[in-house]
Amino acid sequence: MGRSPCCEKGHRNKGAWTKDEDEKLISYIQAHGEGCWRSLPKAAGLLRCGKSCRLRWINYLRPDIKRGNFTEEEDELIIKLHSLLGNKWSLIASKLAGRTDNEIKNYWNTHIKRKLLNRGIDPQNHRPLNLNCVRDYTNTSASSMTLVSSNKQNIEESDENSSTGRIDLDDRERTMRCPDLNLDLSIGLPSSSLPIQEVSGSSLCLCCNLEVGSSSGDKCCNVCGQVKSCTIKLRS
DNA sequence: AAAATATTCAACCGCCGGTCC
DNA sequence: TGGACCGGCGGTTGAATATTT
Repeated sequence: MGRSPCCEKGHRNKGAWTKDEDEKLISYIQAHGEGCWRSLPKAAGLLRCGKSCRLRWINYLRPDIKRGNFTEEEDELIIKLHSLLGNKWSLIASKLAGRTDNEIKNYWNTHIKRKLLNRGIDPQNHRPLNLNCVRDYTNTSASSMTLVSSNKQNIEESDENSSTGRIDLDDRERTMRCPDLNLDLSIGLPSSSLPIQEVSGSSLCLCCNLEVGSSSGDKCCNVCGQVKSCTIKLRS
């Protein structure tokens, strides 16, 4: 009947970590490595739950974390990856060395969303906010597109209504927007509907392009090998 | 200078999938 | 086979800080 809590009952510290707690966690992991998060707090002398320790380490204390502002290149990469993957922050983070999923998620919500809105692009589905803009959009680079006042209602509505992070263009609209771009990004379907991207004149599947691998370990695009059923392991 | 408002981001929460027994 | 456990994920919260009035 129900699951047990993630850590034993009793007094637990919550909220911001103190310097002393940080030092305890760092020194323990340096000595013993990342291991069983559940038993780590007790072993390290911390009054925290294992999950909290894991989060603190992964998002803040890990030595390979990159500090500082995101670069323009990182911005654009995040936007591209989000357009392909949706809110799969951990998958996106795995493509940006030194960045954590939490950091990217926060950065998306505070900076990139606004940036895309200013470009007249819905940050959830990467569609133009106003279909009246479609013609202009196809003739203009996205980065140079500015938000017109009539879009304001669309911004608010799309922000509220589109919470899935999925790409849900219908074919007709997609063709109108991007006539030369194949955005068939279905994931986990048989080879007939594999996610294929055109890269430098040759096709490269999404899995291979992102180096996330296929379920079978086989290559699955016509750049890297035979065509086989290819699934990216993503939560639905 | 103070109060109100907006923004940022570390941390928490609850759920899910994989593994073990 | 099913339940318990655990790690990991994405969404959300709220305290701290910055900006505006």
